Amino acid sequence: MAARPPAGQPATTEGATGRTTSLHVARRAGVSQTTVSLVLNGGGGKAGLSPATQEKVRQAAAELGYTPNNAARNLRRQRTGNLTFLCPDLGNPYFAEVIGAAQAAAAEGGYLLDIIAAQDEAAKLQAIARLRGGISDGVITTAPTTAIWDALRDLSARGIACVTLQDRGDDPAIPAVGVDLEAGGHAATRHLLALGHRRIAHVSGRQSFPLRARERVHGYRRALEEAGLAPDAASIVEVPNSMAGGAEAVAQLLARGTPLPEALFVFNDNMAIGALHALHRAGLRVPGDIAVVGFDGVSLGAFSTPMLTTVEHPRAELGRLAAESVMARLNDPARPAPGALLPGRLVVRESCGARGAAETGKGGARAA
Amino acid sequence: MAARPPAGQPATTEGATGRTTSLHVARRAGVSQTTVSLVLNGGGGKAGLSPATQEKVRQAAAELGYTPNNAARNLRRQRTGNLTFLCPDLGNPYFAEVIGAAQAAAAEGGYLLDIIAAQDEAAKLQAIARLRGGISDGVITTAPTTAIWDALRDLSARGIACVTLQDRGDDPAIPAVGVDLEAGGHAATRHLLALGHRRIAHVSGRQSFPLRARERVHGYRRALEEAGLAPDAASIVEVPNSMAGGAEAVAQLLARGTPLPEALFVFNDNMAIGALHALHRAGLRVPGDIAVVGFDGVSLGAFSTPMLTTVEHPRAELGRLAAESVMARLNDPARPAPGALLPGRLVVRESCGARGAAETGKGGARAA
DNA sequence: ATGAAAGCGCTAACAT
DNA sequence: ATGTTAGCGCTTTCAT
Repeated sequence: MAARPPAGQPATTEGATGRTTSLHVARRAGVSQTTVSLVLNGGGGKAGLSPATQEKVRQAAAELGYTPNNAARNLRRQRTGNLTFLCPDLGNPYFAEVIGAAQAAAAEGGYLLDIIAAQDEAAKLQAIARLRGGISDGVITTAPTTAIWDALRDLSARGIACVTLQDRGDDPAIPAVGVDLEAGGHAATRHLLALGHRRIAHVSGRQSFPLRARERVHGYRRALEEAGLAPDAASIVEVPNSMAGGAEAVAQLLARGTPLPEALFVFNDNMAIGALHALHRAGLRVPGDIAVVGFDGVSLGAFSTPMLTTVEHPRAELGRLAAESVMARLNDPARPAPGALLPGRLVVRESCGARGAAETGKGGARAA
Repeated sequence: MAARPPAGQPATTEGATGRTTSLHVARRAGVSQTTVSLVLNGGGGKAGLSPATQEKVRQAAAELGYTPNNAARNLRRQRTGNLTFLCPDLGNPYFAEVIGAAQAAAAEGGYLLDIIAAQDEAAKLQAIARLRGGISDGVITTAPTTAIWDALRDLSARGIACVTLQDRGDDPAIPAVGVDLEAGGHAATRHLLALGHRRIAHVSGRQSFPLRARERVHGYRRALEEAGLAPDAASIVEVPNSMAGGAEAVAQLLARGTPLPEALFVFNDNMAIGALHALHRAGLRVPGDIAVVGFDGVSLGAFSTPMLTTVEHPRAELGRLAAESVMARLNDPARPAPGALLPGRLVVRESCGARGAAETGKGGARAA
């Protein structure tokens, strides 16, 4: 798109600000600004500009190293051609894969994707405030608190397309794309139950979802109840959402003085890796002494020792659908944008103690 | 900064485009647009606006849910207040830490940081083309190829401040911030030599640095030579830069039919984790059968089995210095912006076979 | 087949 | 202490 100057050497500019503008190109090509705009935006053919004129313009633009000014273009067009991904945790490779797919889908739809890192609520609100200024046409984000939902609704009302990742709200204008966490938590727990474990603890991410019900936990509880276990069999440890947090959870369980659970269902794979590590340090064997199942299927789990059994999320699908949903809304603001609730997939590896390390479908391995 | 509408409910707007502009605020407050601009940008005090007027303006802005339009503001100001981080690999947590620090430093300097993911050269060039349009005031990026350097020089000549991460070029206007990879590679290799290993292979990232000399390798070679080993003792395996690549390297070494090296110096920790995993799969014990040293110090290495000995990069420092360098240039375009070459730090854990798992200083553990 | 002119929303120099 | 005016660089009717 942007023409390159002859040889890395920037061409001399003329304007008041020192920047080369479309007017300079026009003068050099001996045409009007209109023509330049038409040609450079591909409308030259439609408008019936002669090939000669088009060539002159392109030539001049290339010679001057002209690049259109984004601010001016956006101001005039009242849109940016950008989508923004508000990332809650850059350190978790989970999002890298979601973002990659979102970016690819955006590119296909003619949009460019940029990312803003915003871990805590304040950062997210600040980022949303930036978005209100029109820096982007749409946003993909998580929305864990009511304040963020309020801000998103406002954003949406201003014509900026919003879609949430995982978090579901009540505004039909803001669809959600996510995986069925309840079913996932249920599948993970049921798998452990099927392997004969009874005392199964859940390691949860602290403060991860202040607003929404913790669906993994519901699935976990439901599985326990279905197995005829008393509700108080549920044992939940809350720790920070990180590898260190996972290790901390194990430390807490160890410090309790009560016998260790037979199995752990962990909030996500990152934390599960931390738990695996702490268990190893403590001289416990996984899955021999204690079984572990993670959640989300980040590639890291395939490289741990032992390899991690997990409920894999369709991360690329998530990213693609999110981007497509945003673009659908942008293309037709009237029609309600589509959301999606995708199934997770139980991936049986080593850490759960099932013999066959084959990967089974979502139904859960009937291993034991 | 951005005022919130009364109760999540967007206030009725008036303008032709449906957006609330500063003119609406002005009318509502019974003042001029100038006054609104002054007040909302904090210049109200300096310009000597009466507190009453200021209050009126703020009131009106809040009531209308006014947010300044970014495109218009940027166009007028000829700057954006943004910095951009061009991230070559979102999946590697290495960059998450660098970005976090860069973002914090940017915020301190009054800038906001956004991120563009650009893995391959084409994506990077496209991103730089976007930057030429003035979407950001400065950029932090890697610059592994000549085409990218050309594009960066052009960008820099247009007044957009550039700083590279790790890659050093010859343009004084584009400083580099990085760690001393040669010294790091030397320290890692010397550590392995000091532990008594002689046949030490290097697992390198394929195509990682088409342009620049691979400094890790130089350090590696230098250490071998200093130990009196013949230059051809150097054995280098090139694989993709990923965990899977690290595993692949081990597979290649195994397939050679020759005896396995006594030790591996791996390009980065991510790849080293993959190598660790493959070695474990192959029934080899680390460090018993083979020692492994990684590079970069990503937190993951502290949670692997065995824990990874590595050369830790000061990632937060890197990010902070990069952002500060860009801002320094922006604040004073005349003065040459500062670069930095920071030392890595050998962190001795388990995978190398040194007994004491204590972390030693950069000089390298005199362990064996 | 091409050009002239207006205006997107904002800020800042210059009045008053 | 506040208002008037011009213009950032672009796109897009509308006119020729």
